[in-house]
Amino acid sequence: MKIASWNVNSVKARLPNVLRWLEEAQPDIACLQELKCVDDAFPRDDIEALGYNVETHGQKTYNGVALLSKYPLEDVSRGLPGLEDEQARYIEAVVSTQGSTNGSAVRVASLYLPNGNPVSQESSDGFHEKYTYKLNWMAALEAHASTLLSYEEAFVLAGDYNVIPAPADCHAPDKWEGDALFRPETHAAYRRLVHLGLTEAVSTLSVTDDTTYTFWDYQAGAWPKNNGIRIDHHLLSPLAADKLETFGIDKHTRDWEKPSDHVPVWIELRD
DNA sequence: ATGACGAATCGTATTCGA
Repeated sequence: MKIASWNVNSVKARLPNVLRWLEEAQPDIACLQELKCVDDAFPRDDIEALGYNVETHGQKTYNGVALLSKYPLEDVSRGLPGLEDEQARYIEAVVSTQGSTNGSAVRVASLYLPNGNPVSQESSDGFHEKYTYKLNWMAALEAHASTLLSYEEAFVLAGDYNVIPAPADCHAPDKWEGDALFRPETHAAYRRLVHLGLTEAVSTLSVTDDTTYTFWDYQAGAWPKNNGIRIDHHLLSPLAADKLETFGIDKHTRDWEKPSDHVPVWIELRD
């Protein structure tokens, strides 16, 4: 079971790349983020033609997340429970792989955690509302993950977390000091989430360093200089983590024509 | 020469991303 996550930065602008990648990578499940289009504008037919079931939670101009699956998507829910959210950043479903001997199920979420910048606002002691929104979103994700853990199921929370977990996960840590992706409150919230008992796939299977980045800014030659960051993650419940086999980062897509600034990351779970 | 950023939008400038 191959589960991939990719922030495509506009599914319409990226459609040729998305189709090309789906055909070559053949993920069983693909979690997409930053669709930047409403549900009706999602290129559903092109993707269904490749054998995928499609569920979207779209939004005009910003955000938008989707789940693509070669298996049926059941119990689909949109938005994070317990959070009043105007922004389309979360979709979850249960994927059942019936057939063969023991049909199993895995719950999968595609999430697009808020960026959170700017952190501070002028003429005030408190945080800017964008950073408060990020912290609130992370708290709601933690609460929901806690609920899901109580079900004792296999689940995978995949997406663009907009969190650089550690200094090794960025090219120049000093430059990220104070940034919403890297500041102590962000790290603390991310650790609270992981410490519920989740397993972050890539850092569990490998050392993370300058070969495991998942995002390179379009600006200032970030890609040729490998000035990247690792912000796209798979967090696994214990039952999913027991089946974790491998991961991959499809960096070659960053060299394609009209690339996204993120590349697909994927994990493989044993059947 | 240290590298014209890219996408969407009522748009020929602005906002946003990370």
